[in-house]
Amino acid sequence: MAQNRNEVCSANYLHKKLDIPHQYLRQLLTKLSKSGFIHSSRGRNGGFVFSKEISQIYIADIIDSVEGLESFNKCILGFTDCPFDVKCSMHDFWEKTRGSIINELKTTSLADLILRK
Amino acid sequence: MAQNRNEVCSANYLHKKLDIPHQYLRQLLTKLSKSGFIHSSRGRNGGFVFSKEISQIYIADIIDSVEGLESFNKCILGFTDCPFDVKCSMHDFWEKTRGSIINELKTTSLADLILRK
DNA sequence: CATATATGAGACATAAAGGTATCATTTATG
DNA sequence: CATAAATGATACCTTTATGTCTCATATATG
Repeated sequence: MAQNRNEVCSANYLHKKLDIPHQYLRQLLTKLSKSGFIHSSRGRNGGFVFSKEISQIYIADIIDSVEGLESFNKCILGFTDCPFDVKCSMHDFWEKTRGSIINELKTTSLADLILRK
Repeated sequence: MAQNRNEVCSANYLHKKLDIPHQYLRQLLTKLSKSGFIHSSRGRNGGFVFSKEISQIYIADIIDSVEGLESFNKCILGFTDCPFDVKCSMHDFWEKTRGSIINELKTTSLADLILRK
């Protein structure tokens, strides 16, 4: 969608193009529409368009609205609370790495994604 | 277990101590036993002990034997193959980050984990 | 040897994630 | 106005991960 930014895309069109199950894709699109990233229009010739500039839509926002970023609040071993008395030797490493990942997600927009390097 | 390295631990003992479901824990222990990280002894007073030095057991090995490290071979957005014509702007970032995570997992042993910083 | 306390093995149950089906409503177009 | 092509909403199905149950076997100890 980002690649031809101004065209209204129907779920059916995207389904054929992306090889993602039709109904499932529709569910996702509806979700994104409710989250406000895209705008939907019903009826014949209807479909979805971005509702704001794609350079203003960051990956982190999308993830956040669809499934939340909470999974990142766990330690690298998957515990919500570190099971050790004092923080384990991977603690600092993970804190730093996780921060840099989140930062990357927060600063990369859809526009950045489709930009050639 | 690593914290009192030489004692035989029964599933029941660990279950009470760790608050992990008894039967589920047993399954996991059996799995680890089959993978060769721990040795099991049956019968009264039986249980599990490490079968080699905990400084020789790396987190990566454990993950690998239990569920595999393959999930890391995906791009950061979850695709097995990058869906863009050319690699996206997060590609390099993720390649690097992922490498450093795997490296951390490969070089951190159980002994390191329980070491106070 | 009987009993209590272990693991081995594998079937079964439950919950969450991923995916499908259906009906209602909307709207462009002939 | 009828029809085709679209989304909205929601219930349902399927698969996978997580967790449970049960029976068999092993072994230390009185």
